[in-house]
Amino acid sequence: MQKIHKVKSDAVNMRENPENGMQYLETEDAAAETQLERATEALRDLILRGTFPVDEKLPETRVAELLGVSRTPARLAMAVLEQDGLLVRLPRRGFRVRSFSLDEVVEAIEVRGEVEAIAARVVAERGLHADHCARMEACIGRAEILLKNAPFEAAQRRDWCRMNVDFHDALVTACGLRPLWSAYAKVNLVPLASPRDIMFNVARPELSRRQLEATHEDHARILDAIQARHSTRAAALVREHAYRSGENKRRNFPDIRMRTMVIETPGVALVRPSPAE
Amino acid sequence: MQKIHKVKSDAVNMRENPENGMQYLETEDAAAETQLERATEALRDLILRGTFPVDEKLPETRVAELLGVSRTPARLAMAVLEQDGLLVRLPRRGFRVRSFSLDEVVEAIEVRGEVEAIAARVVAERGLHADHCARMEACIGRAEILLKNAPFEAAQRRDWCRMNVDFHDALVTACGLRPLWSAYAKVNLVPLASPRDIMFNVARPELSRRQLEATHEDHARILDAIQARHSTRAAALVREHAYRSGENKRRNFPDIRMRTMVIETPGVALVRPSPAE
DNA sequence: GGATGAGATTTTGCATGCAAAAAATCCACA
DNA sequence: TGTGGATTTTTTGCATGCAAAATCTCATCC
Repeated sequence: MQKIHKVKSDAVNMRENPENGMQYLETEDAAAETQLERATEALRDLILRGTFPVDEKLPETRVAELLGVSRTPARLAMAVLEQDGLLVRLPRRGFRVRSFSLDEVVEAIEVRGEVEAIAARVVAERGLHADHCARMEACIGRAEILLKNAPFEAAQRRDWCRMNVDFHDALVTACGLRPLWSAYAKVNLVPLASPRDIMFNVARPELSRRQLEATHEDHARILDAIQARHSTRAAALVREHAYRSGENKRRNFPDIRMRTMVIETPGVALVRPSPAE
Repeated sequence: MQKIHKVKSDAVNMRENPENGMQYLETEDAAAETQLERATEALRDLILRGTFPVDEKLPETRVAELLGVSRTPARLAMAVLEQDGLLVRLPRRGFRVRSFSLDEVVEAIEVRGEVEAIAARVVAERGLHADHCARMEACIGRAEILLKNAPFEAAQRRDWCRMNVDFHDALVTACGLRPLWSAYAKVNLVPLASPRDIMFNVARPELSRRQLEATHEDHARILDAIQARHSTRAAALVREHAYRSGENKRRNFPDIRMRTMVIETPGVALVRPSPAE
C-alpha cells in the first residue's frame, strides 16, 4: 500500500518536478524514502545507461537539474556513487564518470567467482539450510519454465536475470558470513560484473539459448554438489561457472558494440573495449 | 612541503575551530584536501575511539560542532561512513553508530584470509614481480629488526602494525586483480579485522611476543611458498595465518575489556562481547 | 603564429535558513 | 500515581546564498 506524500505548499521552497511525474511516493509503514535515495538510484541509472560521456566531468548543476532536485541532494548522491566506484572525485573540481576496461570487468567476474566459491565451499561443509535450499531449487524451477519458451522476449529476459540474481544471492546468503556478502556486493558494483548483467544476443538467439542452457545446468550441478556436501567440487563448479560467464562477456562484447545485440544491460556504456586504464 | 591554507576572513563565514589547532593544511602540489575529507577521517577516528555510545543516535549537530564544521560537510562525512558500515541510516531520523559482534569480527578476518588466499594463489601461479617481492622482503626484514628489541614500546607497536599492513597490502596488490583489492578493502573496514588492528597484551608481553614471532614466521613461509610457485601451499598458509589472527582476537578480547591490555587498537569500542546482532 | 596573462564567468564547497518530521515535555484527567 | 494526548522543542532534510577556486575568454606581446 502506498500513498502520495504531501508536497510542501510553501511558494519559495516549492520544488515541483515537472519532468518527474511520480514523486514523493513513500510506503505506508516507515521506510520513508528520502529524496537522496531516489536521487541516488536515479543518477545511478542515468550513469549506467550512458547518459553522460565517460571520463568527462559531470557538473553537479547538470545532475541537479536532470534529477529535479537542488544541488545538495545531488551532491550527496554523487558522493554515494563515488563510493560505489561509478564516479571519481577530482580534488576541487567535482566528479568525473569512471570508465572500466573490459579486462577489469572480466577480472571482477573472476573475483566474484572466487567469492562465490568460498560461499559454496562453506555451505557444503556446514550444510544447506532448508530455506536457502528451497530458494535455490525455486530458481532452478523458474529457469526450466523459462527455457521452455523458445524465443526470449524482453519480459523473459528480465525474469531470467532476476532468477540468476536470486540464485547467486541465495548462495552467498546461505553461507552465513556477513562480511562475505559485503565483498560480493562490492564486486557486483563493477558494470557487467553482477549476475544481473546478462547479455542476450537477439540477432542470434540460438547462441544465447546455448548459454542459458549451460547456465541452467551449472546451477543444477552446483546445488547438487552442495547438497551432497562435496565442498571442493561445489567450489570448483562455481569457479568454472563464473569463468564461463567472464568468457561470454568477453566474446559477446564486440557484438554489443556493433549493435547486433540489445543494449539493455545496464553499464555497457561505461566499458571500454580493452586497452589500459 | 606543506603550507597553511588561508582561512576565510569574512566575519560571517568564519569557522575558526578552537579545539583543532592545526587546520587548513594542504599539500603544495594539487591534492587540495577538502574539508569533507578531513571531517570524514576525523569523524571516523572519533567513532573508532569510542567517543560516541554504540547503537545510539548520533545527531549531526553534535558531529558538526565536534568537528568544527557546519552541518553540510558533517552530514556528507556521515554519509561516507554509512557506506563504510560504521553508521546506520535511520529513515528520517539521521544516523546511529553501528556495533559489531565479536563473531562478526572473527568472520571478517576469516573472509579476509580467504581473499588473501586467492591473492596468494594467483601470485604464486603468475609469478611475483620484483617490486612486490622487494616490498614483502623488506617487511620481513623490518619485523626481524623489531623483534630484536625485547619489550615493545608504543612506537614499536605502531611500526609493527605498519609493517603488517604493508605485507598484507603488498600481497593483495601483487596479484594485480583490482576488484580483489576492493573486496579486501571492504572487509578491512570491519573494526579489528584489518591487518592494522593488532592487539598487544602489555600486561603480559611474553604472550604478545609469542604471537609476533608466529606472525613473522608465517610471513616468511608465505613469501617462500609464493617464490617457490607453490600456489596451493601459499594459499593454505595465508588462510591459516588469518585463522590464527582471528583466534588471537577472540582469545585476547576479554583481556581488552578487562583493561589488562592497551586499548590503542582503534575500533575496540564498537565490538560487543559475543551475542547476536 | 603561438604563448601569456588579466579579467570575466562558471563551478565547487560550505554555511545558513526554513519547513516538516520526530522527539520531548507538559498537562489534564482518571 | 499513571496514562493519553496536545503542545513545545529539537532535529533532520533540503534549498539557497556566497566566497574561493577553477575555467574560460580574449586581447596583448614576443
